[in-house]
This record gives sequence, structure tokens and C-alpha cells, in this order.
Amino acid sequence: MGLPDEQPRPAGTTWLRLYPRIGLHGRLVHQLGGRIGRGELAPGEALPPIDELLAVFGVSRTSIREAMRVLAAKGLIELRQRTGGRIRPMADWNLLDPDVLAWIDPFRLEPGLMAELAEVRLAIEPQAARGAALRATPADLEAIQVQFSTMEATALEGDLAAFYAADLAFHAGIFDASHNRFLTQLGRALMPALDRAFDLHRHHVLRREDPTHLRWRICPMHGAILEAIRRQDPAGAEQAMRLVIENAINELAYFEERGPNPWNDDRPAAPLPLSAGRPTCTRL
Amino acid sequence: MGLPDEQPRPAGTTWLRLYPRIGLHGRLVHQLGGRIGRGELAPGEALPPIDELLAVFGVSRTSIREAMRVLAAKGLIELRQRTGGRIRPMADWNLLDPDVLAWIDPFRLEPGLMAELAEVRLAIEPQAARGAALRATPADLEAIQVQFSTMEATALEGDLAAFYAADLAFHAGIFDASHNRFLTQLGRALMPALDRAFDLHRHHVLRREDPTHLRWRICPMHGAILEAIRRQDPAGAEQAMRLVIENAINELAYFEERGPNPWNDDRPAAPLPLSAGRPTCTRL
DNA sequence: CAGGTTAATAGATATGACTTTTTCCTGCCG
DNA sequence: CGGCAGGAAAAAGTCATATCTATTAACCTG
Repeated sequence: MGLPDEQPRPAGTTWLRLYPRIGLHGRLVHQLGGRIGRGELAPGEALPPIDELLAVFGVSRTSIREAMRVLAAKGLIELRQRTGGRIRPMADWNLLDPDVLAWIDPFRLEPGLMAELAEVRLAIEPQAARGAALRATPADLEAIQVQFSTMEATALEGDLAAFYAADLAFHAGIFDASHNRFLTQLGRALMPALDRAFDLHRHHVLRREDPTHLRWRICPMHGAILEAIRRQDPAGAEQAMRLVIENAINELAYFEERGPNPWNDDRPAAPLPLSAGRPTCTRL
Repeated sequence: MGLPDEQPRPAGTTWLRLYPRIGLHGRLVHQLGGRIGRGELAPGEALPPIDELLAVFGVSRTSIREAMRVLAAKGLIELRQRTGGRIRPMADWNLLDPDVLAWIDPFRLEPGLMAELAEVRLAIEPQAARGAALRATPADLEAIQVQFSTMEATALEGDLAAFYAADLAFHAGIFDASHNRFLTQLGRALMPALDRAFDLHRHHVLRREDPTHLRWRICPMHGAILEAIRRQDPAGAEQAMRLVIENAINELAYFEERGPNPWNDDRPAAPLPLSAGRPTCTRL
């Protein structure tokens, strides 16, 4: 059958609330969602009829239908009687659904999406920092502090993976500390995309070969946010966050000018084949 | 059976992309989603076992399961084998899913949500206005202009329903004109909640009995946004939008001080009974 | 009483029959 | 010749039932 084994959620991603990958239909959801998000199934295209999918994946109607319902619930496809499934234009997708955002490979397919993401970050995160300065509890502060300390330590050690993980958690912590449910949701939804942006940043930092950059430029800027939140200074926190994001945008823009798309180096060029060995259907 | 008839989408809500209310499972989704959103089924509570739901609604397993999958996809419930369905805490809901936001009755149950919404608007909408000033097409401008003209006309006539509909479409048009897919999505997601906020505003305007307010205060402020976008002035558009939202917040805060929760006047107090007449299950 | 084994339960999946909606074709009428 | 109406077919929607599987809880042994 054409379905991968069940995989546990990757470590260190507790802030993510992805649709469970368990059961046949759950794996199917992520399989098809990923295909759509990567553009292997183009918007406007019709999905194969159920009987065909049924044969390709080797699962029952029930599972196929449940998976389709989930994808429809997230706006990726449209289901109509007689016509069958059809992939909706990206504008109709629930882009703020963590699953959908995780399925999209924004930088490989659509460089413009990253600029749009930056714009949203610039709108949202300073406001979240402001909220955190107003309403953070001691526990919130402690959580953010821990991530900041981790950032400082790992930046010195050169453990980039740990550094960016802590960076991500730092930003997530501020969203949580804002105690605004919409902002928290929004932060969570954006995390997968932010993760990709950080990957890109890391890639460029590696090329640049300047290990002091993270420790002596990025860390102090984040420290300023933490301090402003600690002294309950909304304007200061907002401004400090704005600086961090503008810096990230500038660095990426600076990096982008040089060299081709870095994704092509370390990622498989061709998508993996979906079905293990049943040439029943050529479309999927 | 306990399901309402199929209902077409209300007029004038083309910007909304709600889960279709068609078919048995679609109606079931909105039925259960509404119950959860209104708090009639509390977080942490277990859903009745499938066989019970099956008996209550008089539909088959298939439809029940598909509806449950959709709700799970939107983060409202968690499904586990043997244990069954359980309502997740609101923090886990996909609050930025238009359906979820439409199901929540934010102001009846949680006045705080409205303040949080205002904070998000204050972060998002000025940025959207800035984007619109940078990237609006003539067609975008035309669409916004039409809504603005409608606002001016209906404000004079005193047709409040039409006025607020145009106001909503005005804001939606700016989101669209920003040509930022995340902002557009975000705008769409917030529209149902914004609609409620406008309802509240209208209610207060009616009490205030000052028909000139809309025409000579609200409209000019919106006109300033339109003009700034037209002359491609990002800073001006951002500032004008900020003024509109801050004004709305202030007016609502001003209104809130007086009188009790206005929702209690014109809404049915008790929720409608779900099942037509089968006393099989007392929990639903 | 602890720990592991087993049996029962309820959801998950499979399957095939039946229903409903939509599309498309055909033929009639203007 | 074009358009509309009616009917046939196709594919999704729904249903009923059966089997599979994971989880819980009872139970049994040491």
C-alpha cells in the first residue's frame, strides 16, 4: 500500500497542534495534504475518483472519505456530488491552519510568500510583545528567560539546530505570554512557516561563517525584548521586537542577493513515489 | 431526526468561506460545532458514544464519523479509540478558522475575547492598509470606493444594516487589496467576529439616537483611509486605519460603561432543543 | 498487594448495497 | 438552427453490517 508508517511527532514541537498522523485516514490526510501543499496536485485539478484512490492506497472507502473531509475542512479541496474532489485555489486554503502551513513548501514554490509572511510578522509580533509586557506572568517570564539562556549558550557552542529551536520557542513564549488567544493561535499557526524561515537563515549563517553573529548581534536584540517585557514596558517591547524582525528581514534580503536558491543543495529533487508498486493509476 | 433543513448561505457574505452546510454530515458539523462554540458542550467533556449519537440524530455511522473528523480537523474535539470523542480546551481550537469563529458567540460568553480581537485588529488592519497603499490595483480601489459610497449613502438614509454591511465589505476590500495572502486569510477569518462587533456598535448607535454620527464622524475617517490608499501613501493609510480602529474601541468602551449586556434584549435566552422528539439520550 | 495476562468494549476499518444529486445526452419545440 | 425539457447514467453520498484493533479494566497468579 502507498502509505508511510505512523510517525510520532518530532521532538521539541509541543507548541504545534497538528492533525494526528495516526490511523489510516490520518496518514492519508498528511500524504495528500503534503502533495497539494507542494504543488504536485495543482489547484483546479480534479482528484481521481474514489474508486481509483481506493485502489491506489489500498484502503477502504471509509478512510478515503474521512481523509477527504479533513482536507475539505481545511479548505484545500472542494467535494461535490458527481463531480468529485477538486483542488481549490490557494487563496481559499485556510492558510492559518497549522497543518496547511506545514504542508506548504513556501520558499521552494513561492518566494513571495516569505515576504508576505514577514509583513505579517511585523504586524503581529510587536503587538504580541506589547501584550506580553502588559500581561506576562512570572511563569511566562521564566519560560522566555529559559529559552533566551539556551540561545546564548548554544550560540557560543555553535549548536545551530538547538539555537534556532530555542529562538522559535522564545517567540512562541512571547505569543503565549501575550495572553491573547487570537495572537497565541496566530503565533502557533505561523510557527511552521517561521521554522522554514529560520532554516533559511541558518543556511546562510553557515555559509557566512561568522559564528559571533548569533551571539553578539542576534542575542542582544532578543535580550532587549525580554528586558522590556520584564520591566513591563509595552512601547519598549514593541520597538525591540520590531528591530529583531526588521533585522531578520534585512539579513535575509541581504543573503538572497547572493547565490541561487539554497534549497536545491540538500533536498531531494524529485518527490518520492506515492504508491509502492501498483501501476493502477497514473495520475497519482 | 434532529437535523435542521439545509440552508443556503446568507446573502452578502460571499467573502466567507464556511464549511458547506450540505448533506447530512455538513449539517451535523454545524449543529455540533455551534453547540460546542456556544459552550453547551463544555471543554473536557466527553461526547456521547457513537451509537448514542447515531440514535439521537437518526443518521448512519458514516455521517457521524465524517462530521467528527471535520470537527477534529478544526481542533474542537479529540478522537481516540475506545475512549471516544472529547471536547478540547478552547486554547486548542483553530480560532482563526472562519467556521470556528462563526460558531463562537464571543460576546455572550466571553467579553474578554472582544478586547483581544480589538488588539489583533489594531495589529493587522493598519498593516493591511499599508499593503493596500503599496499594491492596490485600480480594480481594488474601485471595489473599496463602491463600499465607501454605499456607506455614505446608507448613513444618510439611516439604513443601519446596509451601512454596517458596507463597512464590513470596506474592511474586507482593504484586506484583499493588500495582496498578502496571510492578511487576506486573517481578514476573512476575523470577519464573523467583526460582524458581531459591528452588531454591538449598531446596537449602541441606535440607543444613542444620533444619526449624524455615522455620516459625519465614521465616514470621513474611512474616507481618509481610501484617499491615502489612492495616493499610494502607506504611512498615511496605516495611520488613518489606526484612527478608525482606535475610535471604534473607544466608542465601544464608552458605550460599555452604560447599561447591561445588550445581547440579552433581543436574543432567545434558551438554546433550541436539538432532537425533535426522541428522548433516547438526555445528554444531547 | 504488585505485576502481568486476558477478556470485554468501543472506536477504526472494510465491504457492498442502495439513494441522491448532477451532468450530459437526446429529442422536441420554437 | 438554437435552446430548453426530460431522462439516463455516473459518481459521490448514505446506510447497514461485519471484522479488526487498541485500550481499558477485570482477573489471576506469585
